[in-house]
Amino acid sequence: MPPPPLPSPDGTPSDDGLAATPAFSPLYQQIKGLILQSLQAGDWKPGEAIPSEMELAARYRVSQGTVRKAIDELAADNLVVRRQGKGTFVATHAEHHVQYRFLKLVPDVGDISAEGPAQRTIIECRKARASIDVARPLALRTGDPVLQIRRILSLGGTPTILEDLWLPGQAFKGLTAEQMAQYHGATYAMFELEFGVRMVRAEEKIKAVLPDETQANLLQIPMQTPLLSVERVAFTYKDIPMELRRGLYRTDTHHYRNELN
Amino acid sequence: MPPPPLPSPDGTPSDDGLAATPAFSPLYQQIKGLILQSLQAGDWKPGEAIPSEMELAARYRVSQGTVRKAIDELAADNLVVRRQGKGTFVATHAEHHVQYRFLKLVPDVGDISAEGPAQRTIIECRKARASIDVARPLALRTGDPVLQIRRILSLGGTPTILEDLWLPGQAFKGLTAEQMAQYHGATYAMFELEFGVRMVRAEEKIKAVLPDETQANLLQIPMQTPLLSVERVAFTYKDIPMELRRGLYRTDTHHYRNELN
DNA sequence: CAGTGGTCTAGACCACTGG
DNA sequence: CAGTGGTCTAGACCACTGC
Repeated sequence: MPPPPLPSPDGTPSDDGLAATPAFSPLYQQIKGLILQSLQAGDWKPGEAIPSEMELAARYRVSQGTVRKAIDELAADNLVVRRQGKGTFVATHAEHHVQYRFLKLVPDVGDISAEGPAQRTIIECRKARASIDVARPLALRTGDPVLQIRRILSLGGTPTILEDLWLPGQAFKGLTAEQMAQYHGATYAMFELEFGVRMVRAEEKIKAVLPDETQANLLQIPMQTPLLSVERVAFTYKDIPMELRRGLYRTDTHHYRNELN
Repeated sequence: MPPPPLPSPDGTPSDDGLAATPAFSPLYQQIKGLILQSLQAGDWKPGEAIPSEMELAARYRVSQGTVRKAIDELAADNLVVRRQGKGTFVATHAEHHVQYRFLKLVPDVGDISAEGPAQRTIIECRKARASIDVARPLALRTGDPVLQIRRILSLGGTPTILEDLWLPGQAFKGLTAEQMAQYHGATYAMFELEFGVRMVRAEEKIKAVLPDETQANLLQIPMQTPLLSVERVAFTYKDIPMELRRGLYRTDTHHYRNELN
């Protein structure tokens, strides 16, 4: 049975005048795209189950195997989580075991659970206008409204991370310091539950720097202490940047851990 | 047709007295294991093609689909590279486009190709005995023979990375500074070609530090310059550590780039 | 053209979950 | 027990490579 009349099975060349790229797209990729659209549109909310493979196969008029391969890729991208016997669920940050998914700072000795939960102190939370340095990575215009949050994370009792966050004002209208505090640290979970913004991917740029006086005071360290500067841009679906974050990490008792493959 | 009499299709519980973990292992995982063994044993050398899916399917008495899934995972682990129409090849570092696979330092502006090839200067290459700090991560005993190499990488003309390497003496017997220089920088390629050691995976621990006097002199920077300390352990097949590397990175014009998923 | 990996299907059965 | 994802098979056809 040939590929049924889906959106556009294509695969046949020369459908129009200019065929710069043949742009052959396998069926399962198209299915993946359709499922992705539903995820973006919020048809299924984070934590919920998506329809079963059988149902999706019927809905899209393809075989279960094809849906399976599409979902396999979504699972590999951490957009979806498979649970045998139960179903496939929209990935979420609002689960204890996926907390800290993006935090790569770990203690030199022992493991992350040994030092107890991180303690957050919010220093500042205010509306501001995007400077060029903030606007660029967030794909905004200079002067657009942004929310700026400054906070300190203490690990095992000592202030270890000084963090500045910039969020596009439009998407996060109404966010308050109280809200941040309420979720005590599960920031991305809050973004999902309160604003429907799910972070999917992030990029970090790391440098070694010395703190200025303010920063040194907040972290209670001498100004000669070298720190890790970690600049993160986090993206929602469709590669839209939704958060800029600059962290200063103390690395005397912790280190940034990375795996290369 | 039920799973034929492979090594051990198992899946049946209570084969012995204590069934702590049922340890059900799907067929394709077993096949993956067998292929992995051949890779480790060197049956197929880096860069060479492995047998076709059809042939492997015949050899192992399973369907092509099962072999396919096994190879899919090996490809996802970067142990093998698929090339449509040509075959499946053992991954190698000895290819231009996979150079720098583990080097995450990139220029703040422009891209890595803009600054031309990195220039290596070998400062030292000598036999030594493993201190406890070196022996531990390399899974050696204190006092075991190791090779120590110190070198400087210059990017765009300025010395940017000061690197110390420690290699287990046994596996790298006979390595000379000339050999290192010959491959001008394609270090992991040299390991493959000269010693049959293929690096598969690595872990890095990153801290911010200040250089001591020697280090500052070698990098031609003031001692107050904060640097990235990048400690890497690289592993061959079977998770055997084969290299310890400590790099000091200047991050005034470059940064360590990382992607979170 | 033959040989390779890549896609798609259809159907059987297995493992796990929950009522 | 029914429903879910997970494995395995067998066969057809497509896309790409190189002779």
